[in-house]
Amino acid sequence: MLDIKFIRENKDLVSEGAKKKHIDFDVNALIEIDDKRRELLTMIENKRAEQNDVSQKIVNVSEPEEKKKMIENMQLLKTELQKEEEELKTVMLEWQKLMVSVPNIPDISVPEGLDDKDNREVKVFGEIPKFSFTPKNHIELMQNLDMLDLERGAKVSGFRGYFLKGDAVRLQFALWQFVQEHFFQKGDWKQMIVPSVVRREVFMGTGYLPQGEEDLYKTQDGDYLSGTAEVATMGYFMDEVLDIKDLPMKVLSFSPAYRREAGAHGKDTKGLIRVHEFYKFEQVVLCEASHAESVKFHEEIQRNTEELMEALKLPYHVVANCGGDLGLGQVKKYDIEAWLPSENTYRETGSASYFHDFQTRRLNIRYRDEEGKMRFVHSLNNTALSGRPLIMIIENYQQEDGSIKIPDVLQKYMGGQTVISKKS
RNA sequence: GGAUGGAUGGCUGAGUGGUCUAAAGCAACAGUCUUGAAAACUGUCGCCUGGGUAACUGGGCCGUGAGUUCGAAUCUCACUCCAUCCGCCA
Repeated sequence: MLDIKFIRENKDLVSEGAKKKHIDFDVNALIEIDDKRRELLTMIENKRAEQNDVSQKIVNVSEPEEKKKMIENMQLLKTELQKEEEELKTVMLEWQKLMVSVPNIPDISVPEGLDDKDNREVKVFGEIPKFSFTPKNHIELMQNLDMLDLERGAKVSGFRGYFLKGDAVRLQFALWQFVQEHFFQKGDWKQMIVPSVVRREVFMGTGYLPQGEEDLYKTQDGDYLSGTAEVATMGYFMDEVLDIKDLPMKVLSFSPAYRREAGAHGKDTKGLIRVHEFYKFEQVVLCEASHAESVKFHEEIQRNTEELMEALKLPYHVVANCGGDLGLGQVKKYDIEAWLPSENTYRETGSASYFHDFQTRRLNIRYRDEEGKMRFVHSLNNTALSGRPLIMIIENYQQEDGSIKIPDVLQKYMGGQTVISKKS
């Protein structure tokens, strides 16, 4: 959500921002409604002032006739007041509906464009592997090594269901330990394992609702399953006032992630690229309300993820997402995409974005600045490691005989094992 | 599922229809004292919002929403959340 005062003062900026994101939003309609809201509010406040004033005087009037007359006048005033309040309520409903759909303004450095085809490559790391044989995809590799069971996954869990088995489990846990240790070594990251069942309020606050309802699983109690630990981590700080000494607040959160993939029925139907349920480490940062701080930490959390990929020696590139590929609240976003040999292309493994105070205004997360003024903190998040890098490791590290080398940095978490090969 | 209690500013917490314009304490900020710091003392100090260059000033906010009343933190109703106990499950 943006500040209505800011919207009024910068309506062209807001309008152009929406256009850049290819979101249809009529700023003038909002301002028109806001004019009406202000006009009503002034009328109501004047009547309330009179009511407060007279009510206080009534106490001291001893003359019964005079007192009676004053009360009668106040009854009349009250009727008018109630009528205007009713009117205001109607206006407010429309006002709120528009307010939650105002898109945040994309940064000037965000490329123009409609969808992910227009994203701009900003960094490339590593050599794309050249195989002296035809590389297999992760499904074949994993099934041959008894690391994956999709048939039983479908039997038990349904479409996109899967079981990870054997060395896949060991490799996956090695990855989690590696990530956890990497962030622990930085010293200034707090770690949490956070809930995935989260109340509606928090989804509203983080901007996943009201838009995006069909992408979420819902419980019969009206709660939702979150697709990222970002939601619960932000919710942790909801309605709280942070001490400026605790900023920046850096949190590495782990949780299961659930995604309905409602709009992606035909996409990536095989294997582990697109699944309904996976685990993920997420970085969340809350910082002081300055654009420069947001940019600084955006680069930092992006770099953190790159460090992980580099340590794992996975070829990747980074794209700056274009306007049309940004969410409602995002100011700027980088996607990190790792090389997937079987598709001969880069596939997304993580996404780093910052929001200014778009989320924290809704969630009411504040701090007191140097001057003692209450301000909304800025929020950012980035994937640290999702479920996908496991797939990239398996495909990039495959050898001609179908065995898979284990990345150097993971070997110590697997008892010194260097390769995954067929058990005799 | 049943029973009981609760929700007040950054925090703790008083407040049962009209000086509540929300006590008090803590924290914070400024000052005095001090070589410096602490302590002590003095003063300032809730949040949101309208108007005004400013001094200042209007309105709202005591979990949320309705209601009673000339007037509600306070009375009534509904809801949400939290805590404790019992039951159920593990």
